[in-house]
Amino acid sequence: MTKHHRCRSTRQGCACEVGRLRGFVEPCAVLLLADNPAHGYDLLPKLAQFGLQAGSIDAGTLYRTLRRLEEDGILESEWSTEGSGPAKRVYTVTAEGHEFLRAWYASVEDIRDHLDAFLRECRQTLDRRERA
Amino acid sequence: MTKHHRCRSTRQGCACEVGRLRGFVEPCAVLLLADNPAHGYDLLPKLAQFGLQAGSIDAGTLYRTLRRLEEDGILESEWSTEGSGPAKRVYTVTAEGHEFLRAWYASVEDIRDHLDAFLRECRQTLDRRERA
DNA sequence: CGCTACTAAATGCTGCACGCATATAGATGC
DNA sequence: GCATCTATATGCGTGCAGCATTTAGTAGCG
Repeated sequence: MTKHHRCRSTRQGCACEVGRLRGFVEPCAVLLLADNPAHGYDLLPKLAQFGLQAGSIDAGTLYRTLRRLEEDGILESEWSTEGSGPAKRVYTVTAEGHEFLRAWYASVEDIRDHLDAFLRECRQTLDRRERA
Repeated sequence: MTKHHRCRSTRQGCACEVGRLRGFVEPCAVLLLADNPAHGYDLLPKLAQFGLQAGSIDAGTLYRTLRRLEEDGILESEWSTEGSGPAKRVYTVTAEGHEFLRAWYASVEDIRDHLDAFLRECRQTLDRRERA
């Protein structure tokens, strides 16, 4: 995308754009799983639609996130040997997980509104400067 | 606001909502300073309009952020003894700082669009479940 | 004057999410 | 037999941010 703001992390590349939203992978994963159960590796490319494109989201991080969500009762998993390839850990969303998703919906709305506030204000300031 | 998603930090309270957006304090501070120069303590309450209400944003964090921005050439500061109270470090935005703001504007737009994508998808999923 | 409270800035410690690299192992194909 | 892809997992390091505490100037009050 656009060459962005400064990223002081040298080796760490840059978790820019949506990657900046801490913990956003969680509700995105839960949302995708709510539509149909899947395993981590399968989820990976699907996260792109929420801005977590490959490179931005790391496989290791996703796996860890999923295990954590399970630990907290938001997801449940079962090993599946169906299909080709090695065994897959297939996740489904619990009742608590749906509550979790509902809560996040409200939060994301809230965040979006504040971002809009920033954009409005920022546009004014930049325009004012451009005319000067 | 709404009782939110799980916050596993025990002592650390919860940097929820906009506080989740890593580094968002930076462009907000720069934006406010672009309109008129100010010092940290002064900025603190003004950040609320972008969702960084007191409690969400910490004074220590803000001071450190401002120093960092100066170190990177985005802000400049001068000590001011005008007015009452102890000396204030008054910040102004550099030319580079305005570029910084412009870049962030694009990023925030991008993020907002992805959040909207999430909200659309999430609304569908939650509605579908409610009807069932 | 001594006490308290407010303004203002700074810093040490800690927790946490995340990115990078690497390990492991089954499956597939040449 | 060997490389490659699928799939999951884990150790290490980093940066941001919250909490607590320190320092110090100013101001009000009995």
